[in-house]
Amino acid sequence: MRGPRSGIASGAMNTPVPAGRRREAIYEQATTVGLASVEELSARFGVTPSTIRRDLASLHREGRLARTYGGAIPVGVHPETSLRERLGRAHLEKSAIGRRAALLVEDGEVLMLDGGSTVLALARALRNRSLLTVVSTALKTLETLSNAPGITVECIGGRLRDVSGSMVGPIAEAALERMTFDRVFLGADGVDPHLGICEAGRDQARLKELMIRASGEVVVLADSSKIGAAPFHAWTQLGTGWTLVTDDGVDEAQLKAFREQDVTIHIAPSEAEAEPGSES
Amino acid sequence: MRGPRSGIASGAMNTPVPAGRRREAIYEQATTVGLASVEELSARFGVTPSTIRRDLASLHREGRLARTYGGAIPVGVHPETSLRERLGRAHLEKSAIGRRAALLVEDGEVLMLDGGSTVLALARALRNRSLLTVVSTALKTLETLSNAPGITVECIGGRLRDVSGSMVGPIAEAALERMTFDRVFLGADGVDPHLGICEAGRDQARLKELMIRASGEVVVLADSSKIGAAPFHAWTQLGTGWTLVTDDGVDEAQLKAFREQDVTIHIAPSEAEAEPGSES
DNA sequence: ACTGTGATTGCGCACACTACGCAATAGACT
DNA sequence: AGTCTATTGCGTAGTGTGCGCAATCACAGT
Repeated sequence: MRGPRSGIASGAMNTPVPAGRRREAIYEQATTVGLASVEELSARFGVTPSTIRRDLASLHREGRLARTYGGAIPVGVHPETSLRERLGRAHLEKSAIGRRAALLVEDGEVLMLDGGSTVLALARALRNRSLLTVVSTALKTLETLSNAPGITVECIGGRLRDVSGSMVGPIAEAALERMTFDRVFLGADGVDPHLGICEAGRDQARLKELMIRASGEVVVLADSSKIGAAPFHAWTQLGTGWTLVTDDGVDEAQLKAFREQDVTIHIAPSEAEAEPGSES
Repeated sequence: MRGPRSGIASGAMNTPVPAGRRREAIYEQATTVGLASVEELSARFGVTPSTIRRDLASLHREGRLARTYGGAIPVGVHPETSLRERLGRAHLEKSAIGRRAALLVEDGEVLMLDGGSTVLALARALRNRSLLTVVSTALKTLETLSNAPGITVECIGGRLRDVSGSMVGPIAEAALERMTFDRVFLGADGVDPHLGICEAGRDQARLKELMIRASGEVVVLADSSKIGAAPFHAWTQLGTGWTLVTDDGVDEAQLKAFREQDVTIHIAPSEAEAEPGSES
């Protein structure tokens, strides 16, 4: 038939694609219509499915598209950021913590959900609840709850920190100053019984402070690796009388130190290996 | 008289059977770690790949997961049927309009981006720009620009309308009252040379009004199907002296009516031949 | 002007994944 | 108990995928 470089197909309506631009067009289509099939793309550009497959593989390698059986779809937002590592790291513990924390929430409450992957796990656990109002600073949390039928979702606004996908800054602070919550759920990069919770930036720490001030109850979600850790130096004081939800990887001495500060502790059961049908 | 095994609980299709729990666990894993392979799931639950495939197909039918070649991934942002239709409907025109509108933006500007799929196309076209500050009410727009290196992204806050993924309400209005922009880009469900732009809800219309008041220049993005349309009854007055970016499907009589109102009109070329791409 | 080098594309083949149908099993209601 | 339904495992046919190979075009150096 035709030689390998003759890309001219039927009729006048075709696109002389300089290779790389075709990939951009494929990416464009996938992200706009939400789907792109090999067959359809092959017909549209007048190239063989093999070439389309190569393009898709290239786009997939760059992490810009996700490969499906007959084509490709746009990938979420964060599949390979630093957030993904943190997500995959201890996701079982985080899920368990999220489920446990969801038990603290009663219908009709107005909640503040901080950023962080553990708090995101709580958001997932809340999706089927009803009559809740959830306010958050985290893009991913808003997204997760945006189509939950029984939940009113509000966003606090502010400047978007691209690494964490959460909002900080004066807009956020101004909005917080005119709201109150039944409960706030805070994430943390480190938790200390005396110092409180540790965060990467001063502005985030300040925001947490405002959240605490506006909330009736303070709940900190942190897996056991965060207990006693201090990776950064911006701290938010919690005082006494707050609640900690964590997994069962914390030793008793540490727990005792928290209890002495009048901290209520909930341990999320780890059902990692207790899945049904484990026998082969 | 309960049904055999299906409709037990009210509302939520809860599944007390091991099969249902397995599907939930699969969904859980896919959404937390971001990926789930047939092989791995098969090993984890001690069932055959066939069963896992059926689970994945079921989850895919419900729109909760996206199927990939060897497994499944979480679906990005739930593409609502309404939004998805609108996205797929005239995506070529919308992309062209977005690219054309991006030419109006100069480095260093502070922009306000409204909701809607056409404005989202502009956001995509702005991703590679630098020194921009973009403020938006639309979740999808924030998400699109959140990892763009040269762009500072700010969110306006407010109550999240789940259908459109944009924020409205008093928080949004309060935040808007203390900001100004070089330019605002507005979407619309209908555009009229005298009435202005048409929106589904009164609160959205009010928000647009505030955006306009805070902006030096007003640009409306609307594909030709929106020109002269009036699907709803909440209008935002634009007065004279604004800019319309649309595609080449508008007839001259309509364009004339806009020009008489001192509207600057930019027609996006139907075929996209744009920037030089040096892609390997 | 010619030619060497690299990039891109089409094609064929072996393999993996998928879809579908059939039969066996377990649980629940009459 | 009896029966019905959902669920599961397995086999087969079909389709998509990855990879190597050869042909062609673009570009640059001598």
